[in-house]
Amino acid sequence: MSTTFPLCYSHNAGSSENLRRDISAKTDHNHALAMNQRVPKSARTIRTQSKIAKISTRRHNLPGTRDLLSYVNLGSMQDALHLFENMRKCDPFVWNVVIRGLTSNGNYEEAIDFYYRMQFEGVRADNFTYPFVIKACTGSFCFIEGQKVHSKLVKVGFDLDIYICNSLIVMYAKLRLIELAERVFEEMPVRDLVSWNSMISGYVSIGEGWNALFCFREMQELVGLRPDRFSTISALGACSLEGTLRCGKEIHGLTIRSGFEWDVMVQTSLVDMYTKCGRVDYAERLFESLSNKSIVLWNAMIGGYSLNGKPLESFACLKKMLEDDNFNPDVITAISLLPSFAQIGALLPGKTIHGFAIRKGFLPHLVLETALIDMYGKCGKVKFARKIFNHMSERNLVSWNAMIAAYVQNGHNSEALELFQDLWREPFNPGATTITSILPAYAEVALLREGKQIHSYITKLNIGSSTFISNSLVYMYAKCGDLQTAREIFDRLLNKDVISWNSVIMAYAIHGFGENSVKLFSEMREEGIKPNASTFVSLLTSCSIAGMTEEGWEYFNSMKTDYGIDPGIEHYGCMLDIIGRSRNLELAKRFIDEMPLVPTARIWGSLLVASRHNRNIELAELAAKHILSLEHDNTGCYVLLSNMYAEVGRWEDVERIKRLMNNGGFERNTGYSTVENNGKTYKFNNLDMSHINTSLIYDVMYIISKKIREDIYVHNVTKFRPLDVIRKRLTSPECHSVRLAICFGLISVSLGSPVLVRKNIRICEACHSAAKKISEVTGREVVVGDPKMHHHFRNGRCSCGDYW
DNA sequence: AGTTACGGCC
Repeated sequence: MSTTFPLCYSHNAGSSENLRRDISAKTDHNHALAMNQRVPKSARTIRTQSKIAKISTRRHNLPGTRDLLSYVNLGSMQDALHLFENMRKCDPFVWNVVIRGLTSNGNYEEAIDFYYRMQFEGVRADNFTYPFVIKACTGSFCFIEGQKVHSKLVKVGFDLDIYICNSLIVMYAKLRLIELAERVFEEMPVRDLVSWNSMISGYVSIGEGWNALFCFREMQELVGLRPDRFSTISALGACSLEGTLRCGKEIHGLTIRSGFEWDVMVQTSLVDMYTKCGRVDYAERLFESLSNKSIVLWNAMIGGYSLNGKPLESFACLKKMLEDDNFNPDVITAISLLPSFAQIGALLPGKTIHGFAIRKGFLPHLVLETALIDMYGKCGKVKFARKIFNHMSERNLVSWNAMIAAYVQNGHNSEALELFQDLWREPFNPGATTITSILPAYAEVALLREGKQIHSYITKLNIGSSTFISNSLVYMYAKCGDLQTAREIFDRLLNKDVISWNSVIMAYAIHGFGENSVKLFSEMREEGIKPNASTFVSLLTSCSIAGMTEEGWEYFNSMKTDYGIDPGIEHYGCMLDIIGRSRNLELAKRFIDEMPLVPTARIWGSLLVASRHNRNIELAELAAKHILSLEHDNTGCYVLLSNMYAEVGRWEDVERIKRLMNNGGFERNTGYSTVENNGKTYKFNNLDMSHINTSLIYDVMYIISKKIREDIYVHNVTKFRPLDVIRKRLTSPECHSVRLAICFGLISVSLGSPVLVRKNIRICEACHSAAKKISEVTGREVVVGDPKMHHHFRNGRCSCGDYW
């Protein structure tokens, strides 16, 4: 085998085992090309020379030195410092010993203080002092001090010392100033293995795996250095980062050839690498073959199962760890295990881990708390998640992301947006993960202006070309009422996947433009994209909103026969909406009875809406009973039923429901509508009088109401009216928020542009019919987005075909 | 007397 190895500069790989054979690598020039060339040019020209020893031969005979050393080496810094204060301190050696002690005990600030004190007392820092001080700057993330120390050591001519330069490389890499690390590396006259290793691990620590691997190869091929365990561990970390199994296997081969496949840390890194590259099977085989397992190795394997969506194996691995090796689970075990419980929504085991962590004193712990937030979020316990978030003494971007995702996953969109707003006041900037989590919340509740803002931030982050993000944007623009922009983003998208198509089909669906959805579906098939289950959710939603009953049935039937997709519960839900539209309640009821899946609250919800449209209170009561047995806090259900009772004047039942809601502690969602003008958002409640132009708005509303011939109850409240009339007046639709918002929109939004209103709850029938008339008499397009869809009112008609 | 190090959260 005489191939050149891209990563391992070594020859004969001889081994009989399968795994080892797998590993014997083939050349892959693409990988070399993929790694962009970040490594300093001079690295390729200067060859490492033998290390120039710079060992101080000074003798250290000051009294107490021996004791000082042993105190420091034993870690008793108290004693060391006490002794130090009583010593003569003319020799840098004693200072170095103390600074080293402080640094290795994590007292970085104090170490830096001693460095300054030393200079103040006239003792010159020597070549041994600087690595300790630089390490202290690294540990305390102190860039300013680091720079000062760096310029000082250049002045006194220590910038050629290999130990000092190596420390500087690590410092700059840890401070994420990789360019400075590269410059130190580049300007070194002599580099040793540690210099290279520091550069490699530096690239890994900032997430630049390919640069690390490139560096790893350069070290071997151009300089002829053999990687040691440090280089190997870092290089494996780089493979994990990039998920490159091929490179990982090559390095595995190298470890076997170099003989440090028996190194415990290397073994752990290998297991980790295989799980991160998606090969739990390789990791497992390696893991099983190791006889001396450390807690770190067990944790790596448990975490590997979690990562690869194998929660049960992860849990089994924990049990084996407890039985076989009697290891005590540590904080990392807990952290590795939690994603498993999160995945399967296993609240109880998750809580057990939480309790265990509390008993063990693991908390507070940034990463553990974040993992708990994630677990509680995925188990539907947003309140628990928030409680942990609130109590955290320290938070990073990941914790924020986890909390935001917890809100979004559970439909708490407004809370998610509020938290996202708070995030801007924190010292870290939202990243791609944050955006990915928050975009669905923007789609559900944000205004177009806010959506545009987040879009421009996405452009600034340079993640707009990501198919995943673009798909979310398509849906978000559609949900915010801007179908045109949604379409433009879709059209510009270079790599359209099935989700892109699903999104754009859904975009037209929620605006009631069914023909466009159907057209896109056939275009999609022409492009050779295979529809999936979600495609049919989009399509059937489109058919239901646009009232395309026949097409709906056709698609529903073709799912199984033509595409081999079994209809899921969402598909049955869409069909029920379609049936509901056709006013055939009998069929709707039968459809539920005969469907092969257990009806969910959403299914009964469809029946409830259908009953409401057909004014069938008995069926509505049945649907409501089922909904409330599944979701006792479904306020929408109470309200709908109560409205139905009110419409027929059954006030006792209205009261009964009101009492039920009060007893349950559920509050009716107060309806509001928002409209934008000139970059400002205007929010209206029912009967809103708070707006600066209130009288003008109400004037417009009066005129409009007259024009569309509605009776007016507003502003003439008198004391002695029959009860139901008073009730009716208090809820009179003329001053429903949406009406006020439309009126404000009519006078503020420039002519020619549609009036865009967003509403948090379903638009009521009276307002719907009024909006149609308004569009007719004013000749303007009014678009009202409610949680389900966007009603396009044009020339007296609505895109929903009067069923919503 | 000094420099590099495995497993963790979205």
